[in-house]
Amino acid sequence: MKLYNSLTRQKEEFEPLSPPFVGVYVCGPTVYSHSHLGHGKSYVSFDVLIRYLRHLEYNVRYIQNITDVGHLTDNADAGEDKIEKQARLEKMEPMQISEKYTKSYFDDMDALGILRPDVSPRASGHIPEQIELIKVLIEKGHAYEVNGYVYFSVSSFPGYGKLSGRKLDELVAGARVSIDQGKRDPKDFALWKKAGDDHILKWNSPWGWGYPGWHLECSAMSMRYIGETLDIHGGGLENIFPHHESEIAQSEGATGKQFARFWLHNNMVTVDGQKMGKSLGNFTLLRDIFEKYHPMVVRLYILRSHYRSPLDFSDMGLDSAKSGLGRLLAFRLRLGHKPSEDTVVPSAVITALIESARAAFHESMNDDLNTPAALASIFELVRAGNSALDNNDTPQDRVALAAVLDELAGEILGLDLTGSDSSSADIGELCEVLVETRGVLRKNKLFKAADHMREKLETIGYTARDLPGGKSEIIKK
RNA sequence: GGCGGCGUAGCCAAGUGGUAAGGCAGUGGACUGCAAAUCCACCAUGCAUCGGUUCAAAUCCGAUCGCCGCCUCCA
Repeated sequence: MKLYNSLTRQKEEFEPLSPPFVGVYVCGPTVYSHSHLGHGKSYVSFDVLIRYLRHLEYNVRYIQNITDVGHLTDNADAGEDKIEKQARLEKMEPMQISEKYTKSYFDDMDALGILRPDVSPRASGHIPEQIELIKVLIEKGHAYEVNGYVYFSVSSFPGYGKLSGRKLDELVAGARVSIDQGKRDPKDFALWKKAGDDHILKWNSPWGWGYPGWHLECSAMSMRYIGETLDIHGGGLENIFPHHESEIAQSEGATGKQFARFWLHNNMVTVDGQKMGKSLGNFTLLRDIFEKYHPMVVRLYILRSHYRSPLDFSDMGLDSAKSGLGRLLAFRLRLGHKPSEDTVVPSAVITALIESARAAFHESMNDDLNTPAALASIFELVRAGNSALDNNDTPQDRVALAAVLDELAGEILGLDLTGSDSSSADIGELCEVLVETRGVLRKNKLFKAADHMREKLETIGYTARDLPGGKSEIIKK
């Protein structure tokens, strides 16, 4: 499999450091508000990476942190802790805020079919690891303490800038406004910050009471759970600088070893061409989208564009994805719900069709997780599969098609096509009466009455459709 | 200003040298009492514009125009 590595700016064949083990770390959310579509795009993308790596039979350890301390508003050095600020606004304890929004985050991610990380470490639960890391950096001359603050000395690490393509001397001096005195160089960033009396989230340290800088937690926790060298580090494009650049400096400064071999960055969700984000206030919460669109619609919408491309948010796009998902669901429903455990022998036509779909799918996924192209192979399978079944419908063929669809769309892309069975069987005996009544009406050519029934059903969100052989079914629209 | 990316049909979106995937919408047909679903057919002589390289360019090179991201928190 080839993956685009931001560090080398090219696609490279992925090979883990110690096969079959793969250590993946992805920057998680700062839990001070509900998740928006941008979070959805990011974590769906990395979920597909994890699912595909596991499909390729790698033994993956997937770590995704929860930032519950140290992430400041406005500026990396000055500003208020985001969690504390939200706690004040909601009149709650900071830890209540992070619990509340951590739960909300997982609720949304679960709905999107995103597999839980193997470990979701909290920054606040790893203060000792972060303090230890700072100690090492001070020992090695990469960091220095000034009056209760500890700064990373950027000039001590010549590799600073290698990920973002920035040159040290091109970083505008003073661009990062500092209100803290004693910094030797404006480019230096804080590893540990002194906490004032009004600061709630604070810990004791060799440098007094304080709290860790934002960049530090990712270095400390990724190395704690994976080791000194990660196979893959993922995150959003906007975090390349300064966050990921600083992670590299902290980690490699401490260990002298390469921190992450592959850096993967997903692109942004935009609205009318502009980045969806807090500062512009143009974000749309996932929980609000879910009121109108099923989470699987959102997942398909996200997967229809490449993870490194921006995704422009629009209702039209979601409607389009909804129709597309409907097509997949209808096909899956047609195949039946219990793929046999026994080996089935499908017809030659279906076998060939499955083979070519599988080959096209894997070729696309192997090319830097090209999900739009992979989806194309699935839609081609749906078209050809429907066509074949229209000609000659056999249980063996249906089972074989169901198995491949569940594997490619379900297991790998995470599109659950079996969950929402909207057939009449689920609606109960009342529905059976309606279905039977419709049959009687149609049999006696009482079409006006039959149409009236369908119109009435439409008003409560259902519709009647007639199947071959005179039978009908009532389904949710 | 520095660094990076993008511009493909009505909308979305793959495609990085060999003659434009796929989805949505639309049109015609089959099927249907009518629909729905499904299938078949059609739907970009052209990929921002102009020039260049090549037997061959959406793909490579140059210029121009337009848009976006990062450089301060953001997935």
